[in-house]
Amino acid sequence: MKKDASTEEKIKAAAKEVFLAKGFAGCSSREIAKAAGENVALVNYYFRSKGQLFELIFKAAMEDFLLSMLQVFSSDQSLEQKMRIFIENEFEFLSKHPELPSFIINEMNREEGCASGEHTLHFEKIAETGIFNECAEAQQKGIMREISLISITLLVMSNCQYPIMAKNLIKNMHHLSDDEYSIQLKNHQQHVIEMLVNYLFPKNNSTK
Amino acid sequence: MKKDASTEEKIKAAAKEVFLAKGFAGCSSREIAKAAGENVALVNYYFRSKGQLFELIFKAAMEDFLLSMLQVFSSDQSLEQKMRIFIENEFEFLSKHPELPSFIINEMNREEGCASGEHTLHFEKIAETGIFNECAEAQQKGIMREISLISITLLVMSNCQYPIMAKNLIKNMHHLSDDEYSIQLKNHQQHVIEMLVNYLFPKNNSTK
DNA sequence: ACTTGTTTTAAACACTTGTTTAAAATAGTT
DNA sequence: AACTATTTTAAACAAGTGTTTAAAACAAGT
Repeated sequence: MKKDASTEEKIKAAAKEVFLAKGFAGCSSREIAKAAGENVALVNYYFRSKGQLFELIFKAAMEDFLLSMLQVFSSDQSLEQKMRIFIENEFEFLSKHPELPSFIINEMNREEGCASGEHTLHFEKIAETGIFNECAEAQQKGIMREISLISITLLVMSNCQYPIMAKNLIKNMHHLSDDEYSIQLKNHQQHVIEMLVNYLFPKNNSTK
Repeated sequence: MKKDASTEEKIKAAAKEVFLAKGFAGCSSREIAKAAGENVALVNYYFRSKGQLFELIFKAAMEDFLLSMLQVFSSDQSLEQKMRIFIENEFEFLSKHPELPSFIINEMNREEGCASGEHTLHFEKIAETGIFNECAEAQQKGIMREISLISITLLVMSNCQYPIMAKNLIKNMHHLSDDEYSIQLKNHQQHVIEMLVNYLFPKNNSTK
């Protein structure tokens, strides 16, 4: 038998949890090992170093992060409908993985960190779905507002991710409990959908 | 003479820079001391501990963060005009202090961290400007859409802060240079203003 | 049973961490 | 001048860091 795999996987799972919660600098190898219920040396036995283990986790997280969008784009609904469903999916997905956006954005901003640029590969997959061409077409037909792809990306990501990331800040500012914030979030989702759809697909022809 | 103040201030300035860039866990006392050009022991001599120094920096950052909004609200323009100017100010302010939103959101999410709740004091100051009452009035008059204060906060903060925080992520995704992103950001700002104003102050009376 | 290769362990490595200490340098006062 | 209080320094502290080592435990094949 080559490998047990069970303990390797246990460490990987523990690392994912700890890294996502505390970031690379915010935790130690021993903390990860303890969370996995294994010896410290095993971390390096299976992954050579804390850094390489982190790289692994980060890549997987980035994949989750980007691929959560993929199915929607490949469906054959109207662009507007895709947008609505996409936002709904993002809110649902991010509610289940609240640390994900902060984690990725933070570690992308680390000096020594992951600004390398191998992550673009996953992003190309989104381009492959043809969603961007679809937008260009819709813009030519006047269905969609004239707006750069970057701005579309920013609008969608801002309004989906920020409310998850800033939960504790907003809770604190508005004196809300966890439950109250969840309710407000569900409510906010509808505003985001309506606002973005209204803006990107103006019904009256004052698109200019 | 009681204190030199010069070195105390030097350390505080260095700590602000380093903490904002790397976070509490991402740097050491010695790194801060080196950045200030002073001895390590002086950090604790003046601020007792790394933690207390951080608390000091965090509070100051939170103040900057929240008080950047204050002047606009106190002016006597229309609510819609205030919103436009507010967004412009936020983009300008955050462009000069890009690490600020990430810093605050991150440290608010730290387990051991600053979720305590003394920061709300600054937020009350915003309420004191009467901006929230003004919104309530505008909503009764039908000028402003029916929407919770939390959602307004979220909409504005999402669209102003996220594009700054996610700079490296978006740059990477769309293969942009620093300069290209700055241009896109300036462009995006106009979309944010138009979208938010359109949504919050609908011109046709289909406000519901 | 012995031999092989893999997995797990406890201990050690050198180095960094936050913090303290005790002596030196620098003022300020009389 | 000498005395005092403040500031700065280099050195040390114990605890924690990532990583390595060498021996033990385990499994499988012959």
